[in-house]
This record gives sequence, structure tokens and C-alpha cells, in this order.
Amino acid sequence: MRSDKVSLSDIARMVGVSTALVSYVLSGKEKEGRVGQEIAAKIRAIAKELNYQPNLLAKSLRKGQTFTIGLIIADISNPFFANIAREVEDESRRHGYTVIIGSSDEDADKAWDLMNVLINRQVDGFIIVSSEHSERLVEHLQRIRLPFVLLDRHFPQFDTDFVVTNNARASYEAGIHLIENGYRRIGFMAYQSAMFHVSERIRGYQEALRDRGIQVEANWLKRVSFLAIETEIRTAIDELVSAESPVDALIFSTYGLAVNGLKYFNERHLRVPEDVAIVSFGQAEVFDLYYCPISYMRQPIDVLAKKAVDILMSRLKGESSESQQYTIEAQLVARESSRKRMIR
Amino acid sequence: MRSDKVSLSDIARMVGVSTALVSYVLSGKEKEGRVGQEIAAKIRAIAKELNYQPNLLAKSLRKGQTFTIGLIIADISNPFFANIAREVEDESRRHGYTVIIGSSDEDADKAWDLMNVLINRQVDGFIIVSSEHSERLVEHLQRIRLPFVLLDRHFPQFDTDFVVTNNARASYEAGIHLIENGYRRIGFMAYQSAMFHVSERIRGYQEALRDRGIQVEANWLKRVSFLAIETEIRTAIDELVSAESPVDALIFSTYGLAVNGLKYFNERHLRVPEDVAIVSFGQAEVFDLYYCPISYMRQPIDVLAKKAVDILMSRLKGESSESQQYTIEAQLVARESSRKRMIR
DNA sequence: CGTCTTTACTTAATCGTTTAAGCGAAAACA
DNA sequence: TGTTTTCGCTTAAACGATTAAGTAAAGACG
Repeated sequence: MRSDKVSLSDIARMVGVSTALVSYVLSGKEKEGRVGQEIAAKIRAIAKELNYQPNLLAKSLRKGQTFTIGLIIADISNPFFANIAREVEDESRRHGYTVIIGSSDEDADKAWDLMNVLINRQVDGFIIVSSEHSERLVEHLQRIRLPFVLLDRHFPQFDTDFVVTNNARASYEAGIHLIENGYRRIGFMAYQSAMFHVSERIRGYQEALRDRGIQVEANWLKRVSFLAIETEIRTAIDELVSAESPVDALIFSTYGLAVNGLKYFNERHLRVPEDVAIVSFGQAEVFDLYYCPISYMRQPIDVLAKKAVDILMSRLKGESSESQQYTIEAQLVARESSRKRMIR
Repeated sequence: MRSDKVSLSDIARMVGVSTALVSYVLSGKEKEGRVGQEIAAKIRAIAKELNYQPNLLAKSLRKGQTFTIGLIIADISNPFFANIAREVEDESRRHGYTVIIGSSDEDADKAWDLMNVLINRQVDGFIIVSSEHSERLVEHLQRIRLPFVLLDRHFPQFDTDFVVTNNARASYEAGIHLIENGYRRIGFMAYQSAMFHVSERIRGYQEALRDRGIQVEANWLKRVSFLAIETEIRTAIDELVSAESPVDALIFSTYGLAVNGLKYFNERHLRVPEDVAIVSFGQAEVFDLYYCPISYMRQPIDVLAKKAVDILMSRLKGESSESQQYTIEAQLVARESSRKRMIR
């Protein structure tokens, strides 16, 4: 297919030396290779003239390193993950690494297959936003000793590297914020999932209410399945605003829940914050543009991503052996959607 | 780093045959290799037992094919591109290809560097959402005969494969739609760019107005630079709604312009569609969630992406030599933001 | 029974690098 | 002058697959 691919041996032939010498010069190992000044210059000149581009496949095969990392996320078309992907990509490039991204759709089997595809491609390591039931994936990576960092979500039962948000604390602050602004009946919308970060978010919310002497009603907590979100979130909201136990505020625990929930809010003509005040997790332009800008717990995606890459890089250098675990605080961005409650 | 990597020769040693035989069996070439039944079974058994995963680097190096394609887009954190990326990823995987995504930030130099990184990684081909001044990139790929497909944007002066939206037509329809709903003074917001798709979108808009006997005023067309979008779009909108030549409707020619523009609309408390009706390009959840759902020209991202991958695949098989060029129609999704004008 | 074909394998080159080891020749040292 | 060191380069193995070509043994054929 390609015609003018130029290899080390092409240069070697033109200069009249061995490929070894060319390799030494072009990879900056002149010292070790003890190459003559003139011949080095000549090699460099010819390489430049032919626009020599080393074949990274060959290099990787030989060195046992590809300078590639695999990034497994739920869905690149979700802006939260897209932003993560962007930061990971930029940070990795700074270290000379290329990222291969795969979307798992929160499906452990897909994630497993993805992992295998990437392993076959000999990635040097992984950054993973894990999905439910991905314990097997984590165990497998540990067993084969492939470095990886869990991002945004982790498994407390495994001793792994990870970088996550302080989810309990974030929920707690979201709750306190709403309470301090006069809301008393606060709902919480979460995915139906046994993942740690989900239960942490729920825990923080409940603690906030309890700390402020509010009796948490069980049916304020709504859990919807990821796959049937569009229908289930409608039922959940219907129940939350029904006469029986109407809430005056609602915390969405992810971006996807917020988007789907707010769509239904519009449909039902529920007013924010008059009917229901809102604080959400995740972040996206949607929150700015909503008629009533949405308050949210800002997760410092750039910091999370950068830290994850840094940890992975240190692993790839084989530096430490202790697990590196970072929990980063989210920050409340208070907007109109949770403004002080008017007395009705 | 990795301990238990198992290679062809490991299997060969255990079974007591040569690596060649193992290769034949495991790559389903038993016929050509004329391998015995029993030994084939044994090889397969051991391979399974050891969980053998072929080293794609070695395979690629030998075969001169990596089954990898490079996708260059402006920015993965922009939902329009994120959706493209997702579709390209899925469709490619169906063909057994892995995608490496890179963000160019609409910067030709970054795109060039990205291209080189990916070439070094021996991608088999490219799908490119090109940026301004990327003619050099296109010429280079043609010269080295690396297959590529331009997506969403193309250069009319080059004879390349491409898949694009019918931009002139889409703008035209957006314009007609607004006119038919009673708007007469229609503005158009575009990036300051000489790229073909931009001028096509402008052309369609102007034609629509002319066809309906509306005298197009020059200062209805606003062009803002990609880099200084936040400030320039404010000035542009200020001018558009100013007393001198206030518009009653506005077409945003990209997602990014719409988001930034609408933010400023909120700030200035401009009402949609009472003050200004809106039709936008691009698509995202934002448009659904805005207090007044935004009408937009729906570009069939899934079709665009799938077609681009299909074309690239046919190139990789070396099928046709004629350039394959597809122009796909966008579809108006009419919502509240451009509803029939009330007489004031 | 000798020759030809088929079967079931092996050998070895190859892809494009890296890099340890080797090897003359010149320079330094004793 | 003889020995060691340094210099400047080459040789060749290795990474892990693929695959054309070779080969030995068994079976088919006349």
C-alpha cells in the first residue's frame, strides 16, 4: 500500500554503515555507541532528507514497551467521560504516550473484551473507570501484573491504585447546602448499582440530613436502572413529587440522571427551584444553559485525570510498590437551582 | 513487567512441534498447512489452557497491517465530535479495527503532529475531521498513499474520499423554515474560517433569503474567531440585537457557537423565540433542555460515521480506485425556538 | 517394485528495530 | 617495544508472529 516507507537499513545503505550505527545516532545513544562526529552528522542529514520515521511497532516489539495506555470508560459520548478522556489524552501525550479509548457502556462483559483487545495490542497500562461487576477485570490485571489505575470509581475490597472524588463528602455538602437554603424534604436520585461510589454518595446524603435532624424518609431515595433510565426516572420523579411525600429538593447523583430528569421536569412543567430545587453531580454545558442554572458538585476532572496519569507513569517506571490512592474533594458550585427557598 | 506472557513458541515447546504449525492451527490455516487432526486439537487445547493471546505487534510488523485506524477530530470534549468518535469506534470494532482518537483543537499544526504520531504507530488509515489550513496534511497523505476519508468537512480542490453533510442545503432549509414561520430579519453566526463547509452554510442561508425576496443585510452575518469566541460572540450578538439592525431570528452554524451564544442570551435576558428565534446546527442534550427547546438541523452522525468507516474499509481492501464522495442530507428538527412568530 | 503424490510436519527468512558482544586499528601507557 | 585502553564501527541475536519452501515418510499408481 505505502510506497516510500524508509527504514533504518535504507539509511544505513545510503550512508554506507550498519543499521546499528544508525540506530545509535538516531536514538541519541552516540555516547554508548561511540560514534564518530562526521558519520553521525551524515546519518542525521540523510535521515532528515528521507524524512525517516521510526516504525514504532518494531521498536515496541523489541523493547517490550508500546508507550500506549488503554483508557476504558463507560461512554465517550457522555460529556463527563469525554472530558476525562480529553485530559487523559493531553496529559499522556506530554509523557510521550498515546491513548486508546474504549467505551464499555457500563457493561462488565464489554469492558472485559475491551481489556483483552487492548492487552493484545500490548498497552503498557490501563486507566479504568470501572463498571459494576468488573471485579474479574481488576483481579486479572493484578494477576498478570499489568499496571492500572482506577479512576472515579474503585473497589474498596481490592488494594489497587486509584484516584476518586470524595463522594460521601460531596453528597454531604450538597445536602447541607440545600438544608441551609431552607429545603427540608430532599430526594436523591441514584443508579440501581452496588458500586461503592454510588453507596458512598447515598451515605453522604443521608448523613447530611441526619446531622441536621431531618428524619430521612425511605421513599425520598430513588434508584433507577441504567438501561431503563428513561422510563424509570419518570416513575421515580412522579413518585417524588406526588402528594404522598413530595420533596422540595432533589439531588441527581450523576450527569445522565440529571439530563434525563430535567427533561422530564420540562415535560411536566415542574419549575426549578420553585417546585423542586436541584443539585447535581457531573458537569456540562447543560447546567449553565438551563433556564435556571443548575448547582452542581464540581469534580476537578483535570486534577483527577492528571493524577491518574501521573500514578500510572510512576508505575511504568517501576518506582513505588505501595498502592497510591488519592481522594479528591469536589467543590460546590451554587447557582439558581438551589437558591434560598422563598416562603410560600 | 509482565510475567506470564505466553507466546507461540511456548505452545510449540509444550506440544513438541514447531511454531509454524501452531501458527497455522491458531490462525485457522490448517488446510494450507495440512495439519493432522490430533495435533491440531492438542495445540488448541494447550493454547486455551495457557490463555494464549497473540502479540498484535509482532503480527502487524510481519503483515504490514495493524488493523488500527486514526481518527483526528477537533475536540473529543465537544459532544458533536464525541458522538462521531463513538460511532466510528463502534463501527470499526465491528470490522475488527481499533481506533486511536486525537484532538487537534482546530489547529493545523497539532493535526499535523497527531498525524505523524499515528503514522509512526502504523495506522492503516485515517478518518479526519479536518481543520483550516490542513491542506498540507491531505496532500501528504495522498503522496504517501495512506488511505483516508474526510468526515464532515472536505476540501473541494482535492479529489479525496469524503462523507459530508449537505451544508448549503441544510442552511437553506433552516432559513426557509424561519421565513415561513414569519421571521424576516435573520442573522447568521459562523466561525471566522475559510473552510468550505463554513462558506457553504453561509451560502445556503443567503440563498434562502434571496429566494424569498428578502434583501440580505451584510451585518446580519457575524463571524467570530474560534479562539476568542467568548468575547467576540458577545459583541456579535450585541450588534445583532442593537437598534440599528435588530434581527428577529438567528442561525447558529455550529454547536459551539450555539452554546456560547445562548449563554450570553441568558445573561442579557434575551428571550427565545420572543426576542430572537433560533435554529442551530450540531446536536446535543443542551438543545432539549433549554427552557425553549432549540430547533436544529439534525446531521445523521451515525450514518456519516458508518459511511466513513465503510469507505475506509473498502480502501483498505484495495477495492475501488475512484474517489468515493457522499453528501448526506440534514433534517430539520423544529421545536419551540423557531415557532410561528406572534404578531406584536 | 519403482515412481509419483499426498500428508504432516520443519526450517528459516522476514518485518524494523535495539543492543550486547566482538573486532581491528589507533592511541596511551609502561 | 609490548601491552592495555580507547575509539569507531560491525555482527548477529532478539522481540513474536507469518509463510514460502523444503523434507521425510506413507500411500497411490502403473
